[in-house]
Amino acid sequence: MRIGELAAQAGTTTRTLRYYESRGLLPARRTGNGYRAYDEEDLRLLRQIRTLQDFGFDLEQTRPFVECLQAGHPEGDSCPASLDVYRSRLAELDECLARLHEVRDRVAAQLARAELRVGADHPGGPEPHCELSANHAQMKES
Amino acid sequence: MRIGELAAQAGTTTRTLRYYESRGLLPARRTGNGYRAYDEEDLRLLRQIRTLQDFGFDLEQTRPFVECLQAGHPEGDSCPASLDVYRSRLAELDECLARLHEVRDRVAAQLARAELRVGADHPGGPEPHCELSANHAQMKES
DNA sequence: GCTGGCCTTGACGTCGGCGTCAAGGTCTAG
DNA sequence: CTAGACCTTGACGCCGACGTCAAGGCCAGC
Repeated sequence: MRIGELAAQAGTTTRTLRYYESRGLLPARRTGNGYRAYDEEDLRLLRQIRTLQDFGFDLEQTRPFVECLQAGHPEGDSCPASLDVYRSRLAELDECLARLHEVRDRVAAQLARAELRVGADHPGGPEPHCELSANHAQMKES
Repeated sequence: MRIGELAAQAGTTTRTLRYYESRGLLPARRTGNGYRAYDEEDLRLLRQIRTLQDFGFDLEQTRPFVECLQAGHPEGDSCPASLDVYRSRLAELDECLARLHEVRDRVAAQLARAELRVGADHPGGPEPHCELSANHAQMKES
């Protein structure tokens, strides 16, 4: 399997695969003409990386999982180093959730206060103008 | 007040203030020698920006608040454009929280499954090895 | 007058995970 | 033989919010 096919199989790009190789994850064998050659096992490694990336793990955090699979273990998380990364990421997520939740509540409170003030300026009847801009919906974590 | 003092008052840096000015927020008057001159009102604007930044608003999102204050309103969120930004940010936060929460649960589930598998390999008694790496605690949202 | 601390502009560096060219090599179908 | 669909390496671009350095101007105190 060559790089384009592997990328297609995993729903990613050749640039991404070359990047992973440059980072030392997902090394590639070469055919006589210098082309990268991959097999089904590489596809497993790649899918492991992509799954973790989708969960917000950064590349370095995926390394233990990849090495675990390369060492012949049945799953990427069959090794203690991978479990440590799970726990570390879980702690990150909990901390992040707590902070975001607090921020959310404070913003909601500020909004409520401000809406009350505006309502006080127009005691007759505050029209509920609710048009949200609707295209700012990118997450910082994605 | 010169730039260094304003930065100190707001707990930020001169670089940040020059950056804000380059972006068109927080313009500065100049003294005869070309130094930037600020007053207490600029400190208010700056504090408004910093508060919103701490809440994860990006610079562009702070603009309506700053313009609202510059227009003489008592608070940065006394203007409808600011309220729209509040609502937009609130929607972002809710979506982000929902996604992060789902990811958290899935990671926790994966961890639990993996720990069970490891436990099955050592039925005698799994030692609880809980040393977390402890320096990965930066948030993506900060 | 000279040192040291402030200020100025300009420009390049940072971080992650790639996207996007550019210039060229390789192989296959027609 | 040639087009075109793949592949190679290399290198610069991107995003946001600044950090950091360079080279030089301004001003207060000794």
